[in-house]
Amino acid sequence: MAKTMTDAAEAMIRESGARVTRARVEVLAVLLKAERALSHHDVERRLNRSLGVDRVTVYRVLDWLSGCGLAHKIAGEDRISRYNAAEHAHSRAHAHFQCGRCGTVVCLDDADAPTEVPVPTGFVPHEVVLTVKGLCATCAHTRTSSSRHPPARARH
Amino acid sequence: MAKTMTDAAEAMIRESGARVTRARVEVLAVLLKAERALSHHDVERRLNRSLGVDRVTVYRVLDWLSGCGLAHKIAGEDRISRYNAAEHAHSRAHAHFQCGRCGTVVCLDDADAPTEVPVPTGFVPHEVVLTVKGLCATCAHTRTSSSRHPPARARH
DNA sequence: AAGTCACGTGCAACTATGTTGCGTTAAATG
DNA sequence: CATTTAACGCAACATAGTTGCACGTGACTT
Repeated sequence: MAKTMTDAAEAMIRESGARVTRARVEVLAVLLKAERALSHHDVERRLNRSLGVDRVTVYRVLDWLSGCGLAHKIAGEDRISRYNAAEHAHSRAHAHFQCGRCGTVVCLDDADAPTEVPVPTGFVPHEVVLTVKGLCATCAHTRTSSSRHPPARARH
Repeated sequence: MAKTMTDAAEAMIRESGARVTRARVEVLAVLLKAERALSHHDVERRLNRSLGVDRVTVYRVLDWLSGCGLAHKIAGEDRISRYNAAEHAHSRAHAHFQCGRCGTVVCLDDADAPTEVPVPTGFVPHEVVLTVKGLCATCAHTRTSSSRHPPARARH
């Protein structure tokens, strides 16, 4: 399974025509394995430590992946960017759920956004994203079952 | 005109039941006068300097305004939060345009998001936002008419 | 297989937005 | 006017992300 994802990542990068490096392959593999959007921090934690990939390199790889369309960058309410492997978000008009408490972002595959939206004169639309804000299952549960002062910024 | 907005701001804050302070009135007046969402930086620049309102106070006022519903906070792609006076964004399902180059955010009053979107089990939706990403009129224009290396982070 | 060269990487220092603690000021109330 | 307490100003801090530069390495040529 893990091997497969690494291979898949390598193939995707090779197909893009750019250089195939360990950092790129490993980061993309991490994104492919994830079932939700990952922050830079998440990616770092999930990377095999023995590889010794630098913090900055992870930033640059994530940037490159989103730049060349292999990943999708999502700006969170919490000022943290999260990334999905492009597979999960291929459409030009898709939907996300964002938890307002822990920041978790998941793709909503069943929903889709209107593809045509009227914009002011001169504006050039590229992409339409439908964002549903609220509480994820974990946060909604701990919220109701326990305290009125929730531990903000939990990260599960 | 300016006087009117200040008065309107004062009335809105008074009606909220909280303390009416100069900082709150002035910041809300600035938001009411704006025709697009403003960042903290934008607000500071537009505030009458003679008032001597502190940086941190502006942050706290913006936070308070969005907390009590008098303003609406929008997380930008560029890690900058922008704020609209609530008037402009009253609906629970509304739409924004975000420029991917300069970060400008404007409300799209003509468009609206679907109010009902299917979410995973246990998730609790609060709000739905439709975000159109692309280039604003200014950026789209300078992009086509001039250089291939656009001055990123322009702020107009 | 060795050589070349540009692209990618590691490291350190830096930037910018936003936050916190704490003593002081000033709005609201009587 | 006196009292109370929320809001303010200041300084120091926190954190996500960026930049400059020297060095290493992937891909391509010979």
